[in-house]
Amino acid sequence: MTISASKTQELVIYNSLNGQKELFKPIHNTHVGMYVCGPTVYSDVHLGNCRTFVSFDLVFRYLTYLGYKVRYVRNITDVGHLENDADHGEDKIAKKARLEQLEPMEVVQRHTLNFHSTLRKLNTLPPSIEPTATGHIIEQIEFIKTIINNGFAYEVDGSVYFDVKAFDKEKGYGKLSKRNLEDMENASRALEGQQEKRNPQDFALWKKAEPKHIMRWASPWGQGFPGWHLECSAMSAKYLGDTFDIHGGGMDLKFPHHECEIAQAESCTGHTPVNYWMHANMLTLNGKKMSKSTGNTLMPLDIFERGSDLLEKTYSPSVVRFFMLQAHYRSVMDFSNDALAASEKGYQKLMEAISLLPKIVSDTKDKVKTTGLKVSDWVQSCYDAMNDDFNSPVLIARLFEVVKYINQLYRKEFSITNQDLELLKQTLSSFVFEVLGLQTITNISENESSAIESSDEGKLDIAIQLLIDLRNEARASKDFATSDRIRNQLQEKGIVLKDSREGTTYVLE
RNA sequence: GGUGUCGUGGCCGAGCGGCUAGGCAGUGGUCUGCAACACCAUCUACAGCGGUUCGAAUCCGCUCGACACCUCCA
Repeated sequence: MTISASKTQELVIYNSLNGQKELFKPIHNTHVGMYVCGPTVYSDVHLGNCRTFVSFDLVFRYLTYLGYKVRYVRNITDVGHLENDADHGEDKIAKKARLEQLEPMEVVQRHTLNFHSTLRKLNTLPPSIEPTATGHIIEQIEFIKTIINNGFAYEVDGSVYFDVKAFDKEKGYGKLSKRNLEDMENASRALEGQQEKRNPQDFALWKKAEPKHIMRWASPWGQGFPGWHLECSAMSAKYLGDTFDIHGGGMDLKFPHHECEIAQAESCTGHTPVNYWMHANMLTLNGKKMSKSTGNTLMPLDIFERGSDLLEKTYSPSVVRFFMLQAHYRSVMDFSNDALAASEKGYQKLMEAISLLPKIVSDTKDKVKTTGLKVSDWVQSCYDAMNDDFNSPVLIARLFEVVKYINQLYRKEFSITNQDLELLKQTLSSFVFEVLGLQTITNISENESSAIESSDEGKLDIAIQLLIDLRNEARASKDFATSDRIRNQLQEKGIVLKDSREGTTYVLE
């Protein structure tokens, strides 16, 4: 197998570890291992969470498109995520279960289903493996044993903590977040219940379960449950190896979560676990990060179906996806009704042009007039955009250049050779549908529950066509009162007529 | 307080030393019986003040402002 098509330029990825763009060279020529931190399923995902997963879906899609065989691992955190790092911090799942009087696994199941359903609406591809923390307790225990044996962890009263100071002395702690331990020691806040730890920076690998705690497993240190940072280390190593290519996650996980992952893995294997660290930036609302804990959130269903005070109307998931891809994944992106409305218009414009493509006829080479767009250069420019650290906004700008060109071809201002036309069609379709993961408007309406049952659609179509014919007869005899009455009444019912040179068509709204 | 990122036209958002993306809105036009849709054309920028340079939105310094992380977060 060969990796195709990055054409004259090679893929460059911004590596958070050193803050630089680096040429992407996977460990194995044709295979890529990618791990992305998934959600903690104690609540439904909000739109900010979704942005991260859409960002890495783009990465997954483009790598796959280039011909890499990608093993994409994205976990489900269903245990171990503490409310805070204090010794008596409560597990998020367990807390939610207690508050709602549910079995913890009911909480997990409910929000996992919601997560999957939301991401499917946003047309993200499922990961290759989606492991759960509770399914990998044994691996995590083994991981802890190794860390203890290597001298980087200690047990206190049934809990095991990572010895950050010991690790820092040998390996250096803070490589990713560019912090040094001394600064952190000086700045660290006094949290309650830290007595067990040797140092405030130490973090839990294993927590002793209090008698009332429901989620518990047997371990060499007694009944307990694993710490949050550990699952990602254990599961990424299991499925991708001690060192793998790409580790992704939200920017807010950089510290402490990813820093701790590095420390755990290095203290276990002695070498760096990840070659390329990628961090997706936050989605903001009213200029502030969307966050469950502050209540500054918007839920996907509010946008797709329910509506919200923040929005003038609802928007389809495909528009939301397009909106997200119009910003670079490393930039903060602000959410607003105006921005989303603008994206919807642009998205429709793009799809309209794509729908014109089958109607364009090519010409033989000697008849072709000079064109404003050289197709092969345009194709290259699409690759260039994506090769530059997955720059989807630039790719989208390129797509709009070709939208203009398609319209010109449609009006026969220019002509195109068959070869170029095929190249254009194939490239456009690949980048729009395979790489960006957008869906046509038809696809969407098929997915959405429509007010009109599909079996009735044929009948409806005939009825509307009849009205269109009547209206056009009225127009021909200059009976505009009748023609306008038909148009207006149909519009009230959500059927919008469009007059064009080729005749009248309609759109359901 | 510490660390880091960033301030681009009415809005959203690329660019990160010269060729000044793109979308939306606005304006002007084409089409139309009129509209709508669509299409074409087009006007508004680089927070402020210095500096480096032949040349800076892009590099450096300062000022102001915003955000993120340092506690759970995608």
